[in-house]
Amino acid sequence: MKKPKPEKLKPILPSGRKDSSFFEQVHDVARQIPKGRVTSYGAIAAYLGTKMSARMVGWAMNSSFHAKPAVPAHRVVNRNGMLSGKMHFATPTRMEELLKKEKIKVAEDIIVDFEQKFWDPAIELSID
DNA sequence: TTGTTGACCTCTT
DNA sequence: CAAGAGGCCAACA
Repeated sequence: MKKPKPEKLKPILPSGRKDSSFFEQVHDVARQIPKGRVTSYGAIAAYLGTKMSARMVGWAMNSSFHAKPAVPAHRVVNRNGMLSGKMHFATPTRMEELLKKEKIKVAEDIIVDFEQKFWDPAIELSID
């Protein structure tokens, strides 16, 4: 039997922005990440309904630096909790420093207790 | 304008 | 269990 396909999650964004591009939503979700919390590209992608487009989430982050208000890209890491995009920050240690300021422990460029600090938009934002 | 790359994730062999 | 390929959308050359 084929594996059950996950239903497409509908983006529960506030103001119904018609021209909400993929990355626009990513920016919004990323900005909604509470302090001291972290999320993964896949979580955001899944929240938007397309978990396969996780790559775009990271790409959107690239634009996040230019986006305003600034998007806390440092709170977004890969599925392994590793600071994959730290190298893209102003400095490769900037992301880690920012996370440490958020009381988030980071070791070996990996977030400690990632699951504990994990913030799932598909759930948190679904609570309304 | 077309082709390739990119801060990833999931499935298949 | 491990490794490889596929797939999404957008920007850059």
